[in-house]
Amino acid sequence: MARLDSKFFLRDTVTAAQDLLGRYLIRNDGGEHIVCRITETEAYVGAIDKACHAYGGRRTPRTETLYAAPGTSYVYLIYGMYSCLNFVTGPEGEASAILVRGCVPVYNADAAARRRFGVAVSEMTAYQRKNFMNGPGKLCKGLSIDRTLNGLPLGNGLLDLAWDLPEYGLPRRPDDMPFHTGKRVGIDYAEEAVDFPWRFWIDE
DNA sequence: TTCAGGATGTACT
DNA sequence: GTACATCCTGAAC
Repeated sequence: MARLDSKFFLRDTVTAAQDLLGRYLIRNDGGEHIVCRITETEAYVGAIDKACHAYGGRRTPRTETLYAAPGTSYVYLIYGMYSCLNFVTGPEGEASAILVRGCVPVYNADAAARRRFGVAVSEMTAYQRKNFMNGPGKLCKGLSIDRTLNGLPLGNGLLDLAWDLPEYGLPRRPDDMPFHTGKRVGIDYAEEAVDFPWRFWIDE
């Protein structure tokens, strides 16, 4: 198995967000492993992006993580109830990140189903299957990700990213894999940045 | 199938 | 006090 390292995130945030599609997210929750394929991402570029928590170099206790080394996890609470998972990009001290907005389970989906709905995959309704982990809050629920995982470096063993997982029969995605591009979700307050085409997704 | 409204708590003004 | 990188429920169609 080949893991993504900090070099993957040490480059243009938009490019890295596109490249993160189709990679594998590995969650180790108390020894139970769940693997997902990333299907939707958004780029947030601190220096020029009013939708980014660290726009214009803003530093607060919450945004401090965004200034950490590339690949560091940035997890925050939104709307009082849901967590959102990001990975820091660019050189340390430059606050940009990629929000992971959606994924599909490809190994141990039952463990994710129990965390998300309290039942096994075979017990899920059609509606639940359609809305499994297709949103940032849903994804974090299914993988038991909360703010205790904020600020972890890559390779921490609790939350990791891989190019492939041959032991589970999961291949590396093609380099030229096509993807969709659109406007980001839920940032109506961000003035001109609402129109930045920095949301990317694939059809699973 | 779509839609309005509420849940819920932390960060920041 | 206000806003928030969201999600679920229930009602109407």
